[in-house]
Order: sequence, then structure tokens, then C-alpha cells
Amino acid sequence: MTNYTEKLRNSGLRPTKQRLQICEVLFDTEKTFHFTINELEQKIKDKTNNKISLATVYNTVHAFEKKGYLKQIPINSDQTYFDTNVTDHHHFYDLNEEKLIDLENSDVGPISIKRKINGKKIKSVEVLVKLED
Amino acid sequence: MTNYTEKLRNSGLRPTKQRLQICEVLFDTEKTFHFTINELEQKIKDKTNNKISLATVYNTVHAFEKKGYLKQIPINSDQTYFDTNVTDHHHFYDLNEEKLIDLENSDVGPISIKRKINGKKIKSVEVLVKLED
DNA sequence: ACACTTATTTAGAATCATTATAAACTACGA
DNA sequence: TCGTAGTTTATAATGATTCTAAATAAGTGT
Repeated sequence: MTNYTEKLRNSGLRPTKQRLQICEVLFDTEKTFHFTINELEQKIKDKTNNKISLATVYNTVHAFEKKGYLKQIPINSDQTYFDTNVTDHHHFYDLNEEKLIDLENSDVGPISIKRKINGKKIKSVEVLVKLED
Repeated sequence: MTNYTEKLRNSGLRPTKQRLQICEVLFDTEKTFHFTINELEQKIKDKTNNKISLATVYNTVHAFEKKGYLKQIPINSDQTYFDTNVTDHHHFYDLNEEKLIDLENSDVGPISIKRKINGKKIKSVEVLVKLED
């Protein structure tokens, strides 16, 4: 159980009850994980017996994303997927089961990007490997 | 001006007026391009002075995708992006301008995926390089 | 060309994720 | 404790996408 109050305050976010609870659900875990907003809402209900408004869940997730505590996973789905693993890493996407699987950085060889765009710098390089049966 | 009638028939799709017009807009071009459904609808209006129902545009795009004439670009956006370039290739995504830019295969070094999932085979490997100012 | 079956198109309704609204509430510094 | 700015909330609004069911067009056999 980490103390998230400081972490939030340091990023200019007030440590409200709701945000602290969401922090626990998101970050008090051994492993990082992927989720949609709806899955997160369910997890919160399960873990805290405490309903947080859907609007707040959206607000908080977006605030955390902006601060770099979460990131969106670029994938075509009707729902947006987020990842608590904010390090640069890659994914398998199982097309048949519609499931995302993290790849370790050591699972993918180095990637060299040879082209440059003037005035732009590379923020991230992510690989999506689609799998089928 | 290619003849798309055969192409459609060969894939089990009836060559209707609407589908042929959409083919012209999508494939009668020097270069491949990216589009959303709304952009495509606009392009059709501009090029053919002929309104095609939005439902038909959706149906057709999905049919073409299933047949492999189009593919979705995995990116987090409120609208789905499609690409007329169906070869395996990579993208820059300019975060500031929210614009996609194709990368040539020669712009990216070879990518080795070292991990395997039992019973699954790799369908595609795509890199998304996010750019910022 | 005709009749018949099946695919396709269409407008409009329905769905569903996400965002906006605006009123009530809360954190926090003075 | 007060005041203010930030948050939460229920609910409404938005907007992309899908569904529906009726009208139309294409393909097939005669």
C-alpha cells in the first residue's frame, strides 16, 4: 500500500478520496495490466464497495494519462484500452480472442527508424504484433 | 481507370454502382492514403456528385476490409482510420497535428520478434512512431 | 425478356462509448 | 473559519457506428 497523496499533490492533482481509491486499484499490483474504462469501473466496485461516478473515472483516467501515469494503447477497438505499464513496450494482439499481451523489451529486437521529420522528435516507438490461429 | 467489376465479382461481391464508385475514389489514385469514414463520404460527394448512403459506405468499407482491400490503422482516435495501403508497413503519428504519415519499409530496420505464443501465428508486425514538437 | 431468389442499398432508429453541463461538494491556503 | 478554485456527480448531449426493415438491383434459370 503506497502513499499516493504525495504523488498526486506533486503532479498538481488534489488527493481526493476517489483518486486515491483509483490509485489503489491501478497501482497496488504486482504486475501492470490493461483495462478499459468499464473494466476499471467494475474493478473499483469489486475492490472498494464504493461507487465512483463514471464521469469521475473518465476524468481521473484522463488526468493520470496526461501526467504520464497511464497510457493509451493504440488499437482499433470500440473501447479505449489503457495500460498501467507506461514504459515503452510492445504488444501482441490476439485477433481471435481480442486480447492484448505485453511483450518484454527483450522479446523484440532493436528498432531503427531511419527517417526524420523536420522539427519533430520521436516520442515513442511501439510495435503491435497481430496474432491469429 | 481500372475495371473493378471483375475484382469485385472475384471476391464474391456484386459490382453495384455504389461499390464501383467507392472503388474509384479509393483505388484510382497514384498514391495510397488514409481516411476516416466521414472523409471518404466527403470525397465521394466531391468526386461523383452522387450521394451514397452513409450505411452503404460503412458496409462497403467493412466488406473491402474483410476482403483485404483496405485495412484499419491501429490508432487511438474517436474515429476509425483506414488505409488503402494494405502492405505491411509502418506509421508516424504526429501528436500535435493528429496526422498520420506512412513510413516506407526501408525507413525502418528489420524487426525481430523473439517470443512465440503456442498455436498462434504472426499475422502482421506494425510500428507506430509517435512524434511531437 | 421474364420471373424468382438473394444481395444490396437506404433512411432512419437504436446503441453505446465518451464528453459536456451545471449544481453540489471538498481541499486547502489565507 | 472563509473564500476560492478544483472535484465529483447525475444526467443530458454528442457522435461514431450498427441495426432494421422496406425498397431496389443483380444474378440465374427458363
